Amino acid sequence: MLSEQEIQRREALSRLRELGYEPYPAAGYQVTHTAEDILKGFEEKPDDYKQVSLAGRIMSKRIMGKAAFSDLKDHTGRIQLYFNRDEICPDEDKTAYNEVYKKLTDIGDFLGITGEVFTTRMGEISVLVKSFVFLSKSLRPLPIVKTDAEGNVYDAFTDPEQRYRQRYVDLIVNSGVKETFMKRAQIINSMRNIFNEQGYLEVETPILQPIPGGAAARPFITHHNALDIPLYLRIANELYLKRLLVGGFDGVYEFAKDFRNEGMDRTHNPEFTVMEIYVAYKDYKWMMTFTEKMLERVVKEVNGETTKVTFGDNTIDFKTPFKRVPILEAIKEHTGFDVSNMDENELKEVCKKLNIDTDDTMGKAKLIDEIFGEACEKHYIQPTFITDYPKEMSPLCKRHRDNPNLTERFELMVNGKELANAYSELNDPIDQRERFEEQLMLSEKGDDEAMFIDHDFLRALEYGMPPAAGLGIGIDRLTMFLTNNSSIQEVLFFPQMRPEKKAAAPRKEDFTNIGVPEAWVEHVMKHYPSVKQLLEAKPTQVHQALNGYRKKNKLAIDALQLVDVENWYTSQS
RNA sequence: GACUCGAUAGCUCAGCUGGUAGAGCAUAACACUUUUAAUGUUAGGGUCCUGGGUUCGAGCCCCAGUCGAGUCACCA
Repeated sequence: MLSEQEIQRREALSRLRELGYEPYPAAGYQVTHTAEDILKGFEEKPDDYKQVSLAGRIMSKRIMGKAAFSDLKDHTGRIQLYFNRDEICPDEDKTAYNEVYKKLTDIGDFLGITGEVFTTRMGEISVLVKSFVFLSKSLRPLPIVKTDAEGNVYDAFTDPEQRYRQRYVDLIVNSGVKETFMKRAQIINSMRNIFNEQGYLEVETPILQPIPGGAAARPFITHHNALDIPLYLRIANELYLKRLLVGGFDGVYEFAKDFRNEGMDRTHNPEFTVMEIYVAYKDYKWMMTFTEKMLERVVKEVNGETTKVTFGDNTIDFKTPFKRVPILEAIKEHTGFDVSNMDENELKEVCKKLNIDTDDTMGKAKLIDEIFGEACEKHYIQPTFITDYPKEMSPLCKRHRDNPNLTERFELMVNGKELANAYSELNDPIDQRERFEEQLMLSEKGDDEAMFIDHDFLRALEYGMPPAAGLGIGIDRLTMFLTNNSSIQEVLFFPQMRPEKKAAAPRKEDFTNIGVPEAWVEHVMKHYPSVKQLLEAKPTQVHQALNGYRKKNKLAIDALQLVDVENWYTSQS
């Protein structure tokens, strides 16, 4: 069912065609200026704006007899349009103003206008419209969000469900949404520039993988018909990028969509973007310096020459150098326990004392990770590198040069959350094979996130991979920090949502389409709410039921013939 | 997965102990030649998320479900 306003807009549409205005013209429209051009340049050089042409969406109408104002929104912003009857219609025929603009133009329509820039008595730079054409008629009313002089917003379109499901509407009516996504693009551009300046190569690796490797996570599974094999959507691209180091590249990086079949909440979306970079002949210490310098520069470029970022109640300063804290020291500091030489049972004892739930599938690594996650993580608000994780937690990472039980790994914590993860990459093929086998044991123990063994990756390592440092940064999370958004859905254009339920409301047309007479439709619908249900009953039954109903209620409409009813059925097939 | 809250006009929201649904904006009509949340007068617009139940009577109470939000759990 169309709403009243939708019907009105469709009527306006056909009236426009009657009057010779094409609401969806095929030809392009020559745009000479944008709202931003005019607002920025007019005061300085008013003579350059005698003749302007711009295009955009009508966002408001304020009509006062022979004069009217509208706001036009283009991709750069909003500008006021002044429509004057006698400017648009110099001749006797006032249709273009009285009917086309005043009655047939709706909020949301795309117009192309030409005119002259001037300043109104109220002091607002505006365009005096000389002529206008329709570029696209809008058939659905937009939510109307108004802002007054003090910046107070009225009737904001705020329902998160609608905003995410209909992001296009969100982008039209809510200022600030666009800026978030422009910043997101800037973040990525800025990082890409930094990598390219170093001569690192941007590459693409498979999203469909026969073995989902490089991380501990549950994958999505799909099926390739021609090969008749299962394929997995990648959970990380690490193992492919390292193969490229084997192949002889010195530095490779990829902005990659990864997919993890896990829970969704305001910091997790099933698909998300990660930047991974691998640089040969470097170690994790080098990578720490590289990472902090990179982030400092990205923050400055995105937020304008400051290293400080406001996030919720916190101010986070990305000024280098960041603090560096080994994980075991972090645990000691925040819990008082020295877990460095503990075995599994001792660790479980510690967990118990700290009120951390454990289960049998947890190995040493997972237990330490739990302790850190529960007791320590939240304390690291300012960017801090947590370093030297236990070996079992990091199956792709080199052993620590000073302590064989640790690895050369760091995570960057910001605002109590992991933002980046990096290693001195393990390139000893025999060690790597053993680590995979340990993962396999975990898997057999019931840890459904333990890694699979990738034999081709091992084969690649056996040819020799240069020592290298690798880094992964969650782009969505970084964007959240730099745009002060606490939910990942705000930094993804189209966050994953449960499918919308189709409105099951029956439509009159469904019934008239199969031949039910207009006068009968409402009564038929009372008996059979949907065409499907109607057709599931026998024609004779339907015929009798309906005519019985007619008689009982003394309806002043013609009785149905059995033939008519039978025709409804045949019209379907 | 658990708990809490929510779903009413195109949008934002109200709705008295249960008695045939209201406002603002938007829409339509009229007035108005520089407004800016334009204004004034008038009008139209609703499967009150779905399905059951209680009741003479349900937007409201009860049960079940759907979708969403928040908190927690899970999630390097």
